[in-house]
Amino acid sequence: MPTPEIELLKSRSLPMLIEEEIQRVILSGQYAPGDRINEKELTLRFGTSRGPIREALRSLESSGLIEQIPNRGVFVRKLTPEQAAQIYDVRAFLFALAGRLLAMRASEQEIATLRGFVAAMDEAIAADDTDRYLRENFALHEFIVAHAANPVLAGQYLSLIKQLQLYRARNLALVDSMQVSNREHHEMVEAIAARDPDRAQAAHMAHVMSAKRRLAANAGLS
Amino acid sequence: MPTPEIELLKSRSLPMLIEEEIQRVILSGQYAPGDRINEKELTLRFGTSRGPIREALRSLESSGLIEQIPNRGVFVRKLTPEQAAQIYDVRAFLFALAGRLLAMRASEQEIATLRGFVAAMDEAIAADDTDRYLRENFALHEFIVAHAANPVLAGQYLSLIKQLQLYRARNLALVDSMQVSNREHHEMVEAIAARDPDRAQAAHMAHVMSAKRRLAANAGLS
DNA sequence: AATTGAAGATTGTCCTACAATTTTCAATTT
DNA sequence: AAATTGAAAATTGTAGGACAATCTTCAATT
Repeated sequence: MPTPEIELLKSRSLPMLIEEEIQRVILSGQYAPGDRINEKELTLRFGTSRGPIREALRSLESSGLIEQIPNRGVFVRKLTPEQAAQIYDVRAFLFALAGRLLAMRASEQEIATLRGFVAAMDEAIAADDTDRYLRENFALHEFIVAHAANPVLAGQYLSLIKQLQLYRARNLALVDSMQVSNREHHEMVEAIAARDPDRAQAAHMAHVMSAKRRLAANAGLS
Repeated sequence: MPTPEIELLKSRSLPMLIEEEIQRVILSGQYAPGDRINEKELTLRFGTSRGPIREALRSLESSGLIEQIPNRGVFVRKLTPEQAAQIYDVRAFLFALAGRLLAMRASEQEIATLRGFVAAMDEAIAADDTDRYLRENFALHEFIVAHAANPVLAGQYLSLIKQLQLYRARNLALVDSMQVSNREHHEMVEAIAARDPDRAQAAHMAHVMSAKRRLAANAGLS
């Protein structure tokens, strides 16, 4: 049976909607890394023909969430710890650029918002509310990248984040020490508030590299 | 008897081949930025049906070379000077990471190759051979990124380079002062040879930012 | 238990078809 | 002449059937 939602939202093209939905399913963990994705199953799920499905899969392949093997089909991409580490390195540099750019152009309003995120995370830590912490944490990072005013940067950063979710979804949640992490956030935000691009760049890079180390340590233990 | 063509089709699907060919045509300037790409024309050119063509176009869209507008078709992407500048910023940071990584792991062999490129460019400058300079210049950059041992980085960097070609193809070739540029190359390579990651990182970033300034200056004059 | 081989499933591609939308271009009006 | 309109033509977006090539499955055989 065709999903009614698909019918309603005609503003975006069908392959785009399908792409988003498949992506959502993958990132939510319903399809696990290594799983094969069956075209016919998708046609049944979405009530479309194979054309739009295949187009959506092509697009997802470029975004690094799936892998296509000729004559065998597409599979949810599987990341090795090494690949995850490589992504972290790139992410660190992109995030550093975001911090630098934002430090050069942040408005008072934006700085206030940034401080709000950090304060919210402090509250979450006090309340031992991990869920809230993760939400605010994500929002802060998102905000920084989005307000750096460089869509190319934002696009590449987002792509890395999605790929990392592929890794983290399975390898257990980061018991990413919230205190340490938010101390780093504090430094990032204050560097931006001080309009100090070099300091902001360094703080943002250090934050991601620190997260990388924590993840590597976790992976080592498991 | 497995002919080479058969082997080729085994590893690369038809949409992939079509994608590469369309990309080649775009980057060569046969399709200019803003041009509409007609599906039927492509089916005639490649002798295939619309399916593989559409898949290839989807993939090219993710790589940023074309733009899809619902019900209107795909167009070769057009970059504004601002977008080009944004790409340069991201590229600078990615290239800086490449320089850092290579400084940490370059073999004697690799260092010798790097020095070879720089020497070749010095020769090209002496002979006023711009074509050769550009070839060697491209090869040096390619080599550095490829040998940084981070495929994620290489992929994103390559994607940016392609997008920049979109811009430069029209906005005339960089009369990128070869002397200045190669002096920077020299510093990059010697920083790598000295196994000094910080120095290499800085040199690589400075080189791209310097190229960005030269391009902006050119754009301002035209 | 390992191997083999036939049946079934899946991918990759082509083809035709058609509704929706956009583009073209000539006729008409201002 | 310039702008507007509107019908014809072209193009996109999608469906669905078809079929060869290839892969997967699984039961029969060694």
